[in-house]
Amino acid sequence: MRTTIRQVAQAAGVSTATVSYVINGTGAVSGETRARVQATIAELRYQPQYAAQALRGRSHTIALVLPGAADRIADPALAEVLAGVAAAAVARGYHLLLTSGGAEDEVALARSGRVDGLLLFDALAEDPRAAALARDPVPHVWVGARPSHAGGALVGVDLHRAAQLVTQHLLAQRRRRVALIALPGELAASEACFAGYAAALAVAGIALDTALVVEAGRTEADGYRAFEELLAGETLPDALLAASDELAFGALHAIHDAALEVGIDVAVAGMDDVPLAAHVFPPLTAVRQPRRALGSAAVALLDRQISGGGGVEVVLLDARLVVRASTAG
Amino acid sequence: MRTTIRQVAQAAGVSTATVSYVINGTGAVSGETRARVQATIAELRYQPQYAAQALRGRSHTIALVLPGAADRIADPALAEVLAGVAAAAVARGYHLLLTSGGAEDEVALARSGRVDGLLLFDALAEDPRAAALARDPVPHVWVGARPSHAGGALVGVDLHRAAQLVTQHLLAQRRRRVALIALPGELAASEACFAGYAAALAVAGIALDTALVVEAGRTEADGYRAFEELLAGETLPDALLAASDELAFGALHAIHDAALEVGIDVAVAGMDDVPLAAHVFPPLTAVRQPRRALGSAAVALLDRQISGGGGVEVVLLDARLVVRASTAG
DNA sequence: ATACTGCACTTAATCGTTTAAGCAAGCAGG
DNA sequence: CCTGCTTGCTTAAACGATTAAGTGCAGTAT
Repeated sequence: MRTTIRQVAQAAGVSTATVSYVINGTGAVSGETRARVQATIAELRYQPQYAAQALRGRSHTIALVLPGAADRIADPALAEVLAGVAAAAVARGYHLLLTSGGAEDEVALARSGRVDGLLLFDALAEDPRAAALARDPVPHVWVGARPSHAGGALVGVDLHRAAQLVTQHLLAQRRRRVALIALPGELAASEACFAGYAAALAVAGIALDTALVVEAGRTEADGYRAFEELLAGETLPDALLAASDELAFGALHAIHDAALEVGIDVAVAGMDDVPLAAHVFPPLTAVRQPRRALGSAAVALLDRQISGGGGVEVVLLDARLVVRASTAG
Repeated sequence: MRTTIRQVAQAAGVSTATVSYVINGTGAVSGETRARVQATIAELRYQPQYAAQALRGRSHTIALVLPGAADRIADPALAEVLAGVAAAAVARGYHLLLTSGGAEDEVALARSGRVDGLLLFDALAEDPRAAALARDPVPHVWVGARPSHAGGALVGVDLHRAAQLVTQHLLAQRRRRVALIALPGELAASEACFAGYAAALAVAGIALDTALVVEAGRTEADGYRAFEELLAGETLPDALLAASDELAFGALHAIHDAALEVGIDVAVAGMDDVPLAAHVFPPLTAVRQPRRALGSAAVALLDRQISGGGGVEVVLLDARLVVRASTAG
């Protein structure tokens, strides 16, 4: 059997309460007794049982809710956000529980006290999790984007502005037929990205050509196929905005295979600036999203909610453009 | 206050035991009572408290131990292993706890019952975690590689064989000055990779030129710098084995910046075959490691250990070579 | 009639902590 | 000498589930 606080108490000749006080630094314990108890703890290699502690207090755990975790964790952009989350969580004394599962499952996780709050990734425009959360208010923060009609805290990047920024950059290179490879339409982030793209075109007085907008998946292979689709269309694009770097990488590949030259025939830009963006050929222009900061801001916000602090907040961080060879025609 | 099993019992006019039996499908409960209890549970929106359950039984949680989680999770190769782990964990009813922290911390995590076992990543040749585990035997599996003198279960790829395979492939292309960009030497995986490389050279009767072996970090930028270092050396390599795809990507970039042509002047191969490998320019030859399978095998092994099953096991999966343009001179 | 069996429950112990409340002793102030 | 306060402990009640053991009752075998 495991060593319990009772065994420690007995061995040290005190009550369990005293041992607990020593461990937690609460209560009034004399120096002598404290030393004796600590020695006993060390000797018996006593380790308090987490479940017993959690039964009374909080779980000190945060859930990372990735729909389809199995695949999504492989996204390098997401990984950097997670890195920020991990660092902030450790700093605040939280552990991280990785979960996929259905909408109800995550809420159940919180209601069962297994986690103190939820960090929600990859929001869909119509997200079943939003409904589940409306029914049962548990502490939560949307990271990246928020479902259309959902309230709740949000930490994200102003994607509208970011997309507009890149599109303007492409237009400034005298490109006129700017294509967009969008993320799956059901993603909440997809909407804002398209809106920013459209806004930039409108400002420049260029009509939106729906033939230049293709909706794709999330992988490089999806980006490849999407550009093939654009090639097969009537209007050949002279610039391309990919809604994620991964899509951009796939498109770069397709452009090369089509014997076109990136940066000359087609300028290409991405929306993440993952570390690899600087190292593909040619290096990719992209808006750099402050992903680590985003992760830690999300934890900070959630922590405040859990600790009973203030109401709903929305934090939007700024992205900035990093110009590289892929648009340097 | 939260709804407890007692409140459910009272509302349904039964004892807490009966409610528990209904929930867990144990004990003997009449259909009528069962229905009534279930209705009450639904009505009161009752959710069993995790901590209370865990206090008696197991935690049904596995720790993912990533030293320096904050950075390591961003590695796409690791991410795919995690994807495999996540899928298998869900299938077996485990949740995943993401942890970084010191060597002792992880063991404490297990000893406190917060997790049932550990999945250990990124083993160092001299790993402090091995010492901590030797002192306190808790269920654990090393994933990828195992510290030099550590026992314990291991799920990995035969890196020696994999490295030998790629090196042979490079030699078969009539390359004679095959360079190696190695992972940091303190990683346990680094050793096997070097050994395989050296073995292939030996078999081909080529002397090992230590000037052609460079130790690097883990990022693309490290790969870039490492190749620059090789360029600055006396012998110009005509082939390059990078110990990870990320290093390879960085090297591709450096080769291009040096106005050399990949596949002509220098053949390049990687050791992971991450999804992106097929989409960089030129597409990268690499050994495909069965990373998802590796992840789920690790969970399977750990689960068996936790459930009291058999002793230490070592599972080595096979990698296979995927030839692409980067070595197709 | 008696004993046995099985069903459908209840009672109460148990898991290992934390912490409010209680208590004894010592001491200062009146 | 009594009161009140502080110090350093102990006692025991939570926390919310699971589950071994017990109970009452109906039905069946002897």
